[in-house]
Amino acid sequence: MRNIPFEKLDYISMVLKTISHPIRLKIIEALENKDRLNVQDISKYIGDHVEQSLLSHHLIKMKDKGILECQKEGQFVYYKLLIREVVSLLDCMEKCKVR
Amino acid sequence: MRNIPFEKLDYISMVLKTISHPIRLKIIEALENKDRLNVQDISKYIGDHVEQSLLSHHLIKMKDKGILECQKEGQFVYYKLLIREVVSLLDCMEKCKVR
DNA sequence: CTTTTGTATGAATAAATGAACATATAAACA
DNA sequence: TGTTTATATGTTCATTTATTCATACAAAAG
Repeated sequence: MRNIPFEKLDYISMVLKTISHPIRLKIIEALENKDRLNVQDISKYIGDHVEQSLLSHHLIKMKDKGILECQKEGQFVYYKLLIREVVSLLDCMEKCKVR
Repeated sequence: MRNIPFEKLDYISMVLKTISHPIRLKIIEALENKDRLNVQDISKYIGDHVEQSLLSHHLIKMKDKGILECQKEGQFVYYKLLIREVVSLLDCMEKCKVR
């Protein structure tokens, strides 16, 4: 029986909670095999049904929680996946049947 | 590039959201290598700092979302982990550093 | 029957979240 | 300089969430 300490459970649940949203999962999908992407590329990947400011809010939230990192270059802002473990999460979850 | 359909992203984020809580992760930990446990066993595993009704609320929520299943036997209620994939999630996440 | 035990339910509340909208800022360009 | 482009910020609102407390209920025990 593993016995994950509370501090770590808190951290894990924070990460899971932060990515538990369809748009955020899509952001992770967009970034998983790129080094980094700017907001427009992410926006194109996700589709135009997601408002600019909404996407921005999601990106910033994920950045604040340490899932993403961002680098400003001129007028563009590039985002990058910092916690690569979340990609394995997608691998795990992709296997399970939708009920 | 994988392209997980929206319906599946919704499902995955629902599952992640449902388990994104330290107490719920602990419940999963308790159940991962048992066929099933009753509420008292789960309660003992988690510790007595978690109120009876709070634990009950968490268990029922996880049941409603299809993560757990329950079987009533006499005065006891046994819970069982239905979506075993969440155990692999713990495996993935246990590896990442707490920041 | 009455009490105790195990678990669920419901209400109240506080806090967090997500969406939408308007506006701000800074860099690039005309 | 004035305008456009890329992105962030702040506000409001509705919804969801977690916690606590009190109470309900059914099964077992006395």
